[in-house]
Amino acid sequence: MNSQTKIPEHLTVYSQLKEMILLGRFAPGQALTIFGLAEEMGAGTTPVREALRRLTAEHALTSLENRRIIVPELSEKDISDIYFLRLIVEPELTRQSTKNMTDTKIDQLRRIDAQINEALDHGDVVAYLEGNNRFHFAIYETAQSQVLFQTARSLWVQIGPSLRIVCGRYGTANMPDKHSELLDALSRGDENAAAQAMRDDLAQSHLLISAPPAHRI
Amino acid sequence: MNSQTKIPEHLTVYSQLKEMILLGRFAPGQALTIFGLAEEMGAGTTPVREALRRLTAEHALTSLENRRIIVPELSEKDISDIYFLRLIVEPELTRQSTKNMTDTKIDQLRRIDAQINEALDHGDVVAYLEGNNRFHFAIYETAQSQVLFQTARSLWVQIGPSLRIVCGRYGTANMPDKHSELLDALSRGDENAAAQAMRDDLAQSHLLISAPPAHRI
DNA sequence: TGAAGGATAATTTGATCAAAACTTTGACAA
DNA sequence: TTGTCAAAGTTTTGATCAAATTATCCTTCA
Repeated sequence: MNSQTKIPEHLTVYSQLKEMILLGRFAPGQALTIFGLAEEMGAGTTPVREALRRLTAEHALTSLENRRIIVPELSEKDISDIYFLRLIVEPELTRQSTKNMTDTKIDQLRRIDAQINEALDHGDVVAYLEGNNRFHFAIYETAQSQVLFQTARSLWVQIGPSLRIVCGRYGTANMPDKHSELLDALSRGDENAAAQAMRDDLAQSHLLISAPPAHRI
Repeated sequence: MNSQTKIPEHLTVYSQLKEMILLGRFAPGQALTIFGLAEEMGAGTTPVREALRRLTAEHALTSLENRRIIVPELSEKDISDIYFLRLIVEPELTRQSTKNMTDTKIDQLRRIDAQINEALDHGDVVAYLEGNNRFHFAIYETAQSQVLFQTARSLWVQIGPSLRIVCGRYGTANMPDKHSELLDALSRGDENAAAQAMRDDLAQSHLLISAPPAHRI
């Protein structure tokens, strides 16, 4: 009788926290306490503790020597290294996904893309970030590559808080969108064009996040 | 009064387990229980539990749906993806390390290399693995790149158990060793040659690990 | 005013325990 | 022999608590 009857609470807490980090609900540098989160989320301290430990291991959070856990503040070097990797990993995932692409999947992607455009029109930052995340990982999961998928996930959680800041700063006007080119290439089954479109999308995102802050006093 | 007076136990347990996994003390597929490890290591169950959770997050261990934790068995696809990444990340770390290379560091690397050669002569698999690990990461830490360093660490822990199997199968005769070329390039400050030597080293390792098992019944 | 020192509060850490969930074992029937 | 079911034995999970550690605040003194 082996079935998954119940999902352990530390997993649900983990998922919730990860989602919040990914969508930038926490500011970079903000400190998180076990007790505070447990109260806020209506969970026990033990599951929260384990979830924090896991997120720290994934570099979604940083554990200071003071035993204090904070949302990491990325340096310029960190960001350039993250994009160095993203520009390798995510186009490759896109390339591999092309082989497994189905009409059903393409339709699903088009629907998500429509939602993204709607969010952009309304200037809804959170909806944009959420849609963009779903769009990319709907492609990546199709590649069926454990290792690359996990790496991409890790990079996204690390960049999440900073990306949120950028969006808040510039609004949704200049958001990268090579999604139409990407969808065309995917539906044609052209893996090189798909990978290139992904590279373009990432390059735009990199420019945005590396741009100097608008008005730093 | 902020100083690091005492190291938490879950960290030491984590380090010990990671070391054991890296050197292949556990076979791929082997199950690990919290209680068993706690007894074996003379630690409490709480620190062991947290260490396992962290190692699982780093993909050094795999958490089955049964809640059972095992040492992962890598598929061919996993291995090729890991080497795809290694061939990007580790040469780049080597390249970046060239800028920060000092004579002291070079000497240290030469000493480690001598120990590796001694281990190879004696057919000492564990000493070889340990030396090789120290050699590579002594280079990588010099690069001062958080993100790439962490990625390399993660990839090594994942490949560890499989590498151990390969070494046990073929002995230490055919182990990759482009270390002299690497050391020469590093001491000349030739970053391209250094990165290339690292690529060659990894390519050899990849060949070895992808080779068909000798006599599978 | 401002720095040093210490008391107090908040937080993390690790142990322990009960409950839940899973695996295994063995009995019994087809 | 094969398959099913239930009971027993492990193992994980989450709550709780005491001890250790760190942060914060308040007083005192120059």
